[in-house]
Order: sequence, then structure tokens, then C-alpha cells
Amino acid sequence: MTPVNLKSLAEQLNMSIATVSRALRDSHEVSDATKARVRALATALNYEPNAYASSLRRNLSKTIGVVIPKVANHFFALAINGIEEAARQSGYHVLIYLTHDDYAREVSIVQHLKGGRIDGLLMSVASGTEDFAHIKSLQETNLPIVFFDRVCAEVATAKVTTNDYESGYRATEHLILAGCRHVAHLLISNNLSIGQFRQQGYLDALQAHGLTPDPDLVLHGVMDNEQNVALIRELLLRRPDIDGVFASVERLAISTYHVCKELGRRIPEDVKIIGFSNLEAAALLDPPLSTITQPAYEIGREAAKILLRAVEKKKAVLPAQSIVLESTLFERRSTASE
Amino acid sequence: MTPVNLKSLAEQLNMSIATVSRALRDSHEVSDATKARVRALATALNYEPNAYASSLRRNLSKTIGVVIPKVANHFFALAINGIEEAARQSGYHVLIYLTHDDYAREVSIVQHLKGGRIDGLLMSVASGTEDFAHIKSLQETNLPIVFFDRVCAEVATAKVTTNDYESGYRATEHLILAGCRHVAHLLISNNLSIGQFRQQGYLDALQAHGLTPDPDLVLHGVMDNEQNVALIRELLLRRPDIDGVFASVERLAISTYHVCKELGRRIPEDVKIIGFSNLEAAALLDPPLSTITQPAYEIGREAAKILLRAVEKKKAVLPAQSIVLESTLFERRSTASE
DNA sequence: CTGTTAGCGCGTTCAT
DNA sequence: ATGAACGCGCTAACAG
Repeated sequence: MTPVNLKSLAEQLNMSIATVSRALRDSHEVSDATKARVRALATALNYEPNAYASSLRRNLSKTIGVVIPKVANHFFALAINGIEEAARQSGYHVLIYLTHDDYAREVSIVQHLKGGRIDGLLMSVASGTEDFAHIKSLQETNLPIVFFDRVCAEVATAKVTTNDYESGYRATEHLILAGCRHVAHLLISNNLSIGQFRQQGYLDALQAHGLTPDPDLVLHGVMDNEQNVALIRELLLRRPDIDGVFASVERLAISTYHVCKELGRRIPEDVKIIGFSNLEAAALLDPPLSTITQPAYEIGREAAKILLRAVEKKKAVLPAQSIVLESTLFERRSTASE
Repeated sequence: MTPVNLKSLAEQLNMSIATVSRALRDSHEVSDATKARVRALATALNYEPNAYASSLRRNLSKTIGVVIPKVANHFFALAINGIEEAARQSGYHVLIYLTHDDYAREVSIVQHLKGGRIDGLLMSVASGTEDFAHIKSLQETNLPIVFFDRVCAEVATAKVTTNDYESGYRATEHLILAGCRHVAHLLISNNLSIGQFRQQGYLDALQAHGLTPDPDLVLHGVMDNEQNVALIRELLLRRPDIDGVFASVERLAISTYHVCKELGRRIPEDVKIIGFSNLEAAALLDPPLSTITQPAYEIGREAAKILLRAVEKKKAVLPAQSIVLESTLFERRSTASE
């Protein structure tokens, strides 16, 4: 099977490679007649330009990279959806890499990306990452980078996040206004700025409503879910006065729900729960849990758009702006009360 | 900033480009001394080979493509996870494309892929796809293809699926053995072989246990969820004798759960429900629903491994074998009965 | 062991 | 409006 490339097309049409190339790229310096001839044969033979030759020549790959901790997570899955949508609209391809929150793996991936394989990078850093030299080094190769969700404060570039501080504030206030006086806060311990912001929103909301923050009511969860269930059980037993729980992570909200059921604490009469969530699980429980939901799809889409705009303009250095998208608070009540 | 490539390295080391290239690729025909010198400079300057130049020259991109209907779906998200894992282990990159179950989009993507951008393709076809000419045409470019989950019978190549027939059979039998006599089957209407297999398993299980299949008990759902809820409500009202429901799709199982609650049918006393599911939602309901769960991660991983093996051996044509992985039946009972 | 040469397929000069 | 020639960065064949 003879290869279908510019050369073979040119031979069959009795013209030069250059003319065929120009015709296919719709150059204005080629007659309409030949354009038609070239295109006819190209589509007939199902010609598709070799992406690598083109990339090599133009030093531009029409490909962006996405580096995220995981994909089996509704937030990131939705974000990828948004990214792919924006990329496709601009004719870009999407390479995906998973770090599994492993620092060494993240470094290895980022190093690999220096080979000019991508025109731009979208990234959500691994939770364990504290040293950002690898990212800075990548940025120095003039590769545009946009962070989303788990941003990296030490690297100056565009970032797309949600209003974590305000969400924490609103979630906590929601519980307070519903009558809660002893609101616990569950979060996963790590050095991500996200958790810190939500935590601060929680603290400020308490203060603003005349409640005294109690460190004993703040539970730092771990990675293992079984352990978290035990920690939550312990907390609820130690502090029977808890009448509201704000969970920074969906799993912790669900676990709280189960522990409450197990301990016979009625929801929401005895304990009201609100949690960050991008999954529908919380809404399906009986009674359903109220949630703060991040606009994951929009975050991915917006981040990709900003990146692609920079790529198209060959702007390697992005302004270190922070785009903040609003989360939505869904208040859910049991429908069984009718 | 001077570019870091073989040429610049060679100049600084006073040797030829070829030697540098060989040293970096650890060729056995280069002295250890020069290898050391080359590597030292390469790492010092953070050299990374240009992926496109290499791909063009070797006609091999170390990249595989993944074409799936959507990613915001736990099954596909887990599958991608498995694919990325296998790819990474073999040093491959992963390009991702979403069809959103749109035939035109699938065709456009597949056409794009003919440019030699990928060394192999993993694919789950769009639900609306009936004409497979675009896929066959891609296969004719000697690109190895492996289907997973939503396979395409008309194209002869390797396929990785779950035991849909058997799963349908086991799910139905599970309900029958639990005492159900009037088992309904809910599925999404389309021309995918998957639904057909599950349906056949359902029918055969009924027959095997002396029950007569009743076409009135088979509900063909649609894409819109609101409509499905209405259809299910209508079915349960029309047929109060229904005491078991087998849902081929998670959403239908969840919807059935809600309709039962709304109509005052107790679960599982009045109606037992079992559904295909890859999400934890079904397990979180109260009472939890029993599920048939596909090994999504393993499917992705296995499919990728088969594909990569073919790619490495430059075997364009894969044996038209079908790998079938076992689903798991989770029987869940309410824990509140204690 | 190392250097020289010749492309991979394409896009962009510079000619005509 | 078209063709000839060069080079993107890298690898492979052939010399020595």
C-alpha cells in the first residue's frame, strides 16, 4: 500500500509538492482550479497530513497536556470534559497524565513534557507536592501553563479555582442559620491551599455569628476511609453537643451520614450535614445531604480557553491572574415529609 | 536562549550528532567514557529529545489514542485510569477524545487519527453508530485497534468486554431465587450489543426457572431521565404485581428506587431491585441496592495491554479474539434491621 | 568505537 | 501561479 502524503499526491497530479501543500492550506497564491483538483484527490485518497512532520516543521503540535492527580473522581472527570470541549473547538488534541498524588510521578511526567510534545499545559498539582522546581523549570522552556483547582502559589501564571473561602463561609453560615450552635469541620490534612481557605471561611463564619471556634471540633481526616469513619465516630461520641457538620470532602460527608445513622443521630433533626460534593451520591441519600458543588466542567473549560488563547498568541508568559468561579450551594430537604 | 538539542550538545562536546544520539540511547557501540560525558551535559542542560522529530524519523509516536463516548461516567473514568497505568508502564502517552455518543463527531475524530498521530487505538463506540466504514478505513492504515466495553462486531479485531449475558442471567436469577415471580427488565434502547446480551440473559434465566417472559415487563428507557421516571411510574402502577426489577443501567435502578419510595412500595419487601452500576451511589441508598459491577479498571488495563503488545510487535492486525472479564454481583441488605 | 550522509513529511523561503 | 531547494531534530545506513 503506497503511502498517501504530499509527495504521492503531487506525483499523481503532476505538480510540485509545494503547490499541493499550499492548495491544502488554502493559500491565496494558488489558482482555484488547482485547489479543486488537489482537494478532490486528497479527499478521494483520504489524505490526512502527518501530524509529526507538521509539528516538527512548525514547532507547534496543536496538542495540550493535562496533568491531574486522578480521573476516577467526578470533579476531574467533569473538568476533563470541559477541557476536551474547549480544545476540540480550537482544533487541539489532549494528552492526559495521572500523578495519583505521587510527587515522584509528577516530576517524571513534567520532565517528559519538556520534549516539546505539547503547546500548553493544564495542571492540578499533586497533594504531596511541596517543591515546585520541576514546574518552574518547565515554565522556563516557554511553555504556557494554567493551573486549575489545585493551584500552585509559588509559580506565577494564570489560575482557575472556585471561591473556596467563600464556600466554606457560606456552608458554615448555612448551618448556623439553620440553628446549629456546635458546628464541626471535617477536612483532609494536607498542604493544599484549598483546605486552608475553606477552613478560614468556616472560622470566620463562626466568628461573624458570635460563635467561638473550638479546635476540638476540627477533624483532620486521613487517606484511609475506614480510619476516617472511626475518627468521626469517636468525635461524635466525645462531643454529643455537635449539631452541625461541614465536610470539606464528599467522602467525609457520606461517612458522617453513615456514622450518624449508626449512632442513632437523626438527620437533620439532631445533626445537619453539608459537604463539598461533585457527585450525585449525596443527593441520593435518604434524607439527602445539602452540598456545595463546584462548577467542575466550567473550571476545566475556562482554564483550557485561557491556555489556548495564550498558545494561539504565542504568549509564553501568562499574567498571574486568578479566575474564581462560583460554587453552588444546594439545600436539600427530605421529600418524605409530605 | 539557545535550544538544547543534539546539535548543540554535539558542538559543546566536540563530537558528532550521531555519537551523542547513540550515547543517549545507550547504544552498545559507544564507549562508556563518552556515554558518561554526554549524559553529564545532557542532564546538566536538562536535555529532552524532541518527541516529534523522533516520531517522524522512526514512524512511531509512543502514543495511543482513546476514543470514548464520555468521561464523566465512573465506568469510563476507571477504564481510563487502567489505560493510563498500562500505557505509562510501557512508556506510552495517552491522547483522549470524547464522542458524546455523536456519530458525526466520532467520524471526524477517527478521520483525524489517520494522520499517524497514534500507534494504536482503544475505542468504545458511540451508541448511535451503525455504519463502521470510518473505523474499517482507519484499520486499513495498519493501525492496531482494540475495542472495549462497547465493541463493534463488524470490525475484526481484539475486544475486551464483560460477561454481559451471564451478568444479566445471574442478576435475574438472583431476584428469582429471592422469591420474585414478576421480574421487570429496564434497559436503554439502542443498537448496542451490550443491551441485547443482558436482555437475553434475563430471558433465559426466566425460562430456566419456569417463568414465562412477559414483553409487557420490559421497559425501553430513553435518554431523558425525567421521561424515564414517568415511564417507570406508569409501569409500576400498571403492573402492581411486579416484585423484582433488573435495571441494565444504573440511572434506571436509582430512578426505580425513587419511584418505589414515592409509590409507597417497600424495598426490598415489595420490590427487589438489582442494577448494573459502577458508581457507589447505589450502595449508599437506604436500603442499599444490590448491584452488578463491571471491572472497569481491569477492562481498560487489559485492553491497553493487548493493544500495546501488538504495537510493540508491529502487529497491525490483531486476532479477532474476545476477552471477557467477570462482573461482580454485590448483594446488599439493609444494615438498619439490627 | 566514531563521523558522514541521507532521509522521515512537511512548510517556507527564493526563484521563475 | 508554480517549482526547486532547504531544514525542523532525529535516527539509521554506511564508512572508516
